[in-house]
Amino acid sequence: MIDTESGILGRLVLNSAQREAVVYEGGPQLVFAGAGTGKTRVLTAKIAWIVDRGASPSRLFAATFTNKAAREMKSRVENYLNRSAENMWIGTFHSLCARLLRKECGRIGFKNSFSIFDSNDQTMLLRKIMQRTGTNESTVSIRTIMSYISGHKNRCIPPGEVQRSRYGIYEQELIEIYSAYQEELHKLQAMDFDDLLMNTVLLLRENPALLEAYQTYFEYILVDEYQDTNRAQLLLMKLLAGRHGRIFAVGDDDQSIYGWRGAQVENILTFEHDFPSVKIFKLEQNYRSSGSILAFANSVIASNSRRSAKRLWTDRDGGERVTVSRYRDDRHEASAIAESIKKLCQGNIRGGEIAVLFRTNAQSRIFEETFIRLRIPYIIVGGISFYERSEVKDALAYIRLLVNRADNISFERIYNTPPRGLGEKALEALSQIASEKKTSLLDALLITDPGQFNDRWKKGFSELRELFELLIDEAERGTRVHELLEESLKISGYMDLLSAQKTEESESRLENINELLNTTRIWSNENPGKGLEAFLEEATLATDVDRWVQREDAVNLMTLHSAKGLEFRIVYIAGCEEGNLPAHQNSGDDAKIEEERRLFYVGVTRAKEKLFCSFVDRRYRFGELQVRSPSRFILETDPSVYYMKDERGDFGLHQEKPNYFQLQEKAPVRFVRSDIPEKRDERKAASYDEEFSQDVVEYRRGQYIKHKNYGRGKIVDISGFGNDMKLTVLFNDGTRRRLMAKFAPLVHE
DNA sequence: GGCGTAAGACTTTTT
DNA sequence: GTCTTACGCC
Repeated sequence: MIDTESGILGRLVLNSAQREAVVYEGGPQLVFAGAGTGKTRVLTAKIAWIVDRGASPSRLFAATFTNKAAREMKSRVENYLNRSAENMWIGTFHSLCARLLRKECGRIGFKNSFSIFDSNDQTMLLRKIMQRTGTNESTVSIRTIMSYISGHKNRCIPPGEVQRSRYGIYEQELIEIYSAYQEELHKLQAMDFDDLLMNTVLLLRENPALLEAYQTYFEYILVDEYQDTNRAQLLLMKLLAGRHGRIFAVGDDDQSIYGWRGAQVENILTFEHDFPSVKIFKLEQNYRSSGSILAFANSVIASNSRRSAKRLWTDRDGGERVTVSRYRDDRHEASAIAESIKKLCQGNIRGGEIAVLFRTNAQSRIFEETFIRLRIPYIIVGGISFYERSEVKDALAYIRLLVNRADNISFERIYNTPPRGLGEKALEALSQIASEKKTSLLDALLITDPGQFNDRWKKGFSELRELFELLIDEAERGTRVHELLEESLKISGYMDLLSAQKTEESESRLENINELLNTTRIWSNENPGKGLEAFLEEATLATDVDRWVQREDAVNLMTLHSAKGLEFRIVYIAGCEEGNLPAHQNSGDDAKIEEERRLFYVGVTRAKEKLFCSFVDRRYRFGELQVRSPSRFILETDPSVYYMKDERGDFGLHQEKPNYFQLQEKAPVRFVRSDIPEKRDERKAASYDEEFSQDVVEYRRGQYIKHKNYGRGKIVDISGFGNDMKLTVLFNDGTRRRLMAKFAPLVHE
């Protein structure tokens, strides 16, 4: 006992529940770790514990959700163990699989220099295939096909194993495209994101000896965010842990928000089915949020039916009650939040401790504009990922081709970028040669004398060829990534092209290119031993959250999805309206509604000290004003755990938008929510009117009223709402009284 | 073949 | 309001 205490445990600060989970050694373990209960701490402590008990750090397989989480875990483990975690298998599922595949993919017919295709490359390839097979995009959209393919890969079903249904020419067509797509990927020596998982499983499944080697090699399997794993990931875990059963999974079913991309909450709820004799642990003590925020969070998630029983608690009581604000429109919402942030920043709060969260990326724009106007520093995390920007992809396509010459998609990206007078016809001519010689486009270019081409293209093709001859030569001599990139951009004339244009757009592109050069320069210095492939892999598998550098003074703007795993002192959740949160696409289906609710819950539980939610009456969408009603997630939440504030102000007085205000006055706001089942709709809509319409229509701060007994007065404060609404009124005789709005005999002045 | 303009789709969320 | 694609002119 004393031994262990003086050992690694003595240095790990853990509560008793956490400690139990860390020291258990009896087989499969599942830890339900609610938001803010020290999940990362337990995971890291477990690793430290395992290593302390004699395991080799490089023989653990620890899968996390984001590279950021992986990095954090690595550095914490390094701290505990006081040794480098460099060769440890800690990373995202995708990067761990890529690493394994780079070693072993020869067995499934890939070179270890294979490219990783992002969704953009995927789209381009699919479009090409559909052109070839003559599939009309109006019958089957690329989106549909992509989700069909992804859906199968997430469940580890290659084209050959798809159950062919007896009916459906339509599905027959999808299977054929899927099949052609896989063939083409193989030809291009490329894998998409989903392939990284599926191919790893197929590889291990088809090579029992290899599987056994890895089962023996990895002494422990650890998984973070288990609730977000899909079938392919589950299969991988079962394969790897199949022999010894040493799996340690951590997750929280209440935070499962990736069902739409194949994650199955069932994986965590039926864990014992996959790993019998599992021991379950629960972490329920929250160290992050105030009591008020937790009360709100618990009330929100209580509406979900499919969840494991648990309840977060904290020994920190009180804190400021959660505020739910109502605004006129999205512009009003943005500027009110901006003002509120300004005020907070005058106190002891820094912008970097604040986050504004929203459901869709499109919502970020208005905040961006407002913050610029009010001179509030901000950072947007997410949106179009840096590595998905077209100029960045263009630049990287040159490097990708150096690593994998078979990557025709990259070739097609840049053969005429910048313009060299080579168009579709020129590409056709080159393709012709490539298929005759059975080579890739780049190789066809390199073995063909430009003189063979039509005069019109001679110059362009020889320029391109010289460029690649030079770059290939450089690459073989071991020139570093940033130098190669810089050279490609200079010699190709891409830089000149951008510098010559003086538009806002070209300048921002140039900025991105320079940022890319900068990033690669730093990367080269930090990773002296690594090659081009390694850089490209990191670049494609990086998320924007990974690139996110929190700044002390900059307010963080991001989607609710991106916010998972993060925490902030102050959190604003904007756009809590039906159709937005929950998203209208998901409002018909109970299971999807529950996922949306969990998404809201994830947002709520990011807050440490203060949480502000808001909804608006009207929002611009597609440049059109749309009427909105508050989210059911707000309405169904226990009214005693938050304040409702109507911030719409002087409506009916200074009419900047007459129609709108007239409408409000004549027909007191009714919230009809057509997208909720009939019964509930009636009940909720009625209670909403009852509870808030007075608040909404009759009283506002600064308003003058007349009391039957006390005479004229001014409302200086309003608290509570509905039947509980209290008014603080300063009467003309100087007295200040708090009145229950419901009973006070008041008349408007 | 390149470039500009107009019409159309589009917004859920991401490794 | 923004991005992508299609078409027509140079």
